[in-house]
Amino acid sequence: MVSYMGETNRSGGDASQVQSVDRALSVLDLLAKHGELGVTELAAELDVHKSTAFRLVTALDRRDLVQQIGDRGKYRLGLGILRLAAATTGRLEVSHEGREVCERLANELGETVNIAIMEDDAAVNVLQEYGNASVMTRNWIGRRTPLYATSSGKVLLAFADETARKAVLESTLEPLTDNTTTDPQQLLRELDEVARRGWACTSEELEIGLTALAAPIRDGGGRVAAAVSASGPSFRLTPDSFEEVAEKLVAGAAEISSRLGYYGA
Amino acid sequence: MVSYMGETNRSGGDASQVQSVDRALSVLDLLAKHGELGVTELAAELDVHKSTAFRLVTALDRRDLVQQIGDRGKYRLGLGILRLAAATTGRLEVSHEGREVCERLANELGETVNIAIMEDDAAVNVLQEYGNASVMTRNWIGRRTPLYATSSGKVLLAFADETARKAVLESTLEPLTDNTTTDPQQLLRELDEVARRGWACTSEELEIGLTALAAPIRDGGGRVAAAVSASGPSFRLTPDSFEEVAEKLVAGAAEISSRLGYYGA
DNA sequence: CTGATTTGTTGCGTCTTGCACAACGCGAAG
DNA sequence: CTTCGCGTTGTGCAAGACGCAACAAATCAG
Repeated sequence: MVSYMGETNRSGGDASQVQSVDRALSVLDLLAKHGELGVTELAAELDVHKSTAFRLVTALDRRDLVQQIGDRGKYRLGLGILRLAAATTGRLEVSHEGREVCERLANELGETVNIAIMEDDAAVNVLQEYGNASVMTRNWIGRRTPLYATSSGKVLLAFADETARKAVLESTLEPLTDNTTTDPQQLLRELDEVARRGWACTSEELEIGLTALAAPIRDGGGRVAAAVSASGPSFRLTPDSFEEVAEKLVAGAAEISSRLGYYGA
Repeated sequence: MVSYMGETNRSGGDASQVQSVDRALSVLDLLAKHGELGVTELAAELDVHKSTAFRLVTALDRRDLVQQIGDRGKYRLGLGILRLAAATTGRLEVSHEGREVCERLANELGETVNIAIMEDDAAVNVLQEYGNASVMTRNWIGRRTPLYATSSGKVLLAFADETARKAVLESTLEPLTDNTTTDPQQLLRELDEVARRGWACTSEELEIGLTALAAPIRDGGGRVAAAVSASGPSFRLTPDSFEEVAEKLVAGAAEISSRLGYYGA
């Protein structure tokens, strides 16, 4: 059982292997969430003494993972993070090849466009481009989302090998909203439908008010390696717009696929 | 005094504030450098016991900063890094606006193109696009490089406010190669030249065999906020090609500047 | 198939080291 | 000037991180 939506799960749950490391990583998460925080604020959030928070943040500072704003000011995430991220995306070809198409789709659709890959029992977004719509959407990158409740997840699952499909279908499908598909039989039918028509949609199954559509991206070997999705508020992504949006997503996905060396039928 | 080129400075130097955190960050650096490493290899690199390395990497794994490849396999950087990176680039507008131009420049020039910003006494690359030239270049993102020995640095310094310029000119200019400018007077002359003609170049001043050119990027307020640079092997970026390359860089920089809202003279 | 070697994993006891406390320096605000 | 709040730093104690060693699960040699 792997946890989803890995937010700051501080001070709760199972024993962390190394306390101080865990706390340091909480500092990073907190800074990612809040932007800028002072030592005192961090200490309060972590529920530790000021001096402890200070030493943690200093250790991170020396490695450039955080940076101090003034000389005695608040802290925020540092540019050292980018070095690590560059090494991470280096092995994700789709992240390079997909950016331009995603940017174009985000502009055309006016919605947030993501590319997600499957990792264990989760869909993880590895690239996000914001549409110019005024409604701010959250940052989904790097967050584990359940395969059965997201459009990308359904696409990835629909074209996954039997082992992965079975694992999810036999696991307990926890309801995240009232609309979440929790019945394995119905999920299976939905997946077949997705595989047939070539795109997936989820309406308020992950989060109330959120609707998303997704299409499969294939790599050089023809295997579905990722999914491109558009997500936005349900009042804008209405069912009668699905066909049009899906068409654009499928076309975009095809273009990315061809960049990855897929020229198949 | 801030250290440059923050590689894995493990087991050496000043007392780190929190040992285990420092070691954990070393793990991340090592994985960024080597791609995939096992517990035993990590333990050897860190010079700690196997079990210690295991616990560190497990703590990182729980937060998705690293991921294990098989069920009992090696480890590599995880996608959680991307979440942090997205939060970091969120406040770097130039990183968004500059990508497309950098990609085009990298293709046109066939060299690696970077965008760097000034942070304290260093130039830090925040975006990198690879040219299609066969000579592989290293990943420079997030690495602190000295302002006086890089083309981006000279650009940033040439247009910086007096305080920052003075701080660097009065510091000791450590020679990194035989070609590094170590005389403050000469550096000052070079900076004036850069400001006059609008671009900078460095040949083997940071690293033997490496030549780079850079041009200034201005933000909406007209302030030089970043620099775009092209870097490649000295045998390809020869002095007689400087004018041509610089012209393209300056044009690209101007385009990025206009995207940032700079329409000035 | 079997034994040997290697690698990831885990309980345990000890001593390292991370932590809470408190005091200090420095700004800002009143 | 005083007060308050902030980031920063020495210090002593015990929480907890680490090294040891044994275990488990692969991989390989024969």
